[in-house]
Amino acid sequence: MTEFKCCPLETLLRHISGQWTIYIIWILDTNGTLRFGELRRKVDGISTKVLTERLRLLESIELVHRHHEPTIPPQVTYTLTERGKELSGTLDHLYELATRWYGNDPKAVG
Amino acid sequence: MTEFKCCPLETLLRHISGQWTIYIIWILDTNGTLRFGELRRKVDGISTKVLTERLRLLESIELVHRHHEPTIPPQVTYTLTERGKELSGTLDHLYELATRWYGNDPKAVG
DNA sequence: GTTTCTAGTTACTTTTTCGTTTCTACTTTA
DNA sequence: TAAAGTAGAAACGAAAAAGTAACTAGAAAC
Repeated sequence: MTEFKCCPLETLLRHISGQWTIYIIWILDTNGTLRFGELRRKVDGISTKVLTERLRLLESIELVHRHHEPTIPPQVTYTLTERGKELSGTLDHLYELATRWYGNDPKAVG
Repeated sequence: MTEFKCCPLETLLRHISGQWTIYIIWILDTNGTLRFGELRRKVDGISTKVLTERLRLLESIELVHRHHEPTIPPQVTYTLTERGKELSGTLDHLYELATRWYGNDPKAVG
C-alpha cells in the first residue's frame, strides 16, 4: 500500500477506515464494556473472524482495551480506552453532519 | 455489502472511507480549485483511474464540484462544495487527534 | 509530420479483503 | 451420554478494490 508520508491524519484513517471498525467503536461507546459474544450480536452481521481482526487492530493502536479472564468458559471483555473515547467524541461531529445530510435516525443503537 | 440501517454516520463513512478519498478532500481544501492533472500530481502515487473514480463519487455526493471547459485540450477543474468544506472543517478535529497521537508534521501538504 | 498536452476510458492483472466452514478445550445443563 | 456455550484460530474460495498499460481527440509547438 502506498504511504502518505506527510500526514498523521492518513495514518489514523488507514487504521479506522476498515469496514465495521467505526461501528465497533460506536457500539462500545454507547454500551460500555462488552464481552466478545455480546459485541458480535450487537454488530449484526459481522463474522467472528473479522470482529477478531478489528479488535486486535483497535487494541494494537490503543483504542480498545482487552481484558481476559481465563475461566472456563473463558471470559473476555472489551472497553474503549481514553483514546478510544476521545476518538468517539470526535466522531460526534461527523455524526452531526451525517445526520443533517442523510436523515435524523435516532442515535441509539443495539 | 452488509448495510447498517440505523446510522447515517455509516452512510457517510462508507462514502469517504475509500483509499485516497479523505486525502483528496484535504488537498482540495488546502489548495482550493485544482485541475485534474494538478490534483493527480499532488495526490502523489494515485492512478488516473482511481482519481477519476473518487472524484466521480465525491461529485455524486455533492462534496466536490466539477467544472468542465470543452476547449482543446479540455480544461476540467475541481472545487470543494459547501458540504465539502464543512466536512473538511470537521476533519480538523480528527487531524488534531492524529497529530497529537502520531506526531506533529506540518499541516501544509503538496 | 511527428510529438506533446489534456482528461480521461477500457481491458486486464494483481492484491487485498471478506465470508464460510470447521475445529479446539473444558464445563454446565438436559 | 450428548448437546450447548465460550472465544477464538486456521484454511479456503469468492468478491471487491487497486494497479498497469494502452488508447482516444484535436489543436499547438517544433
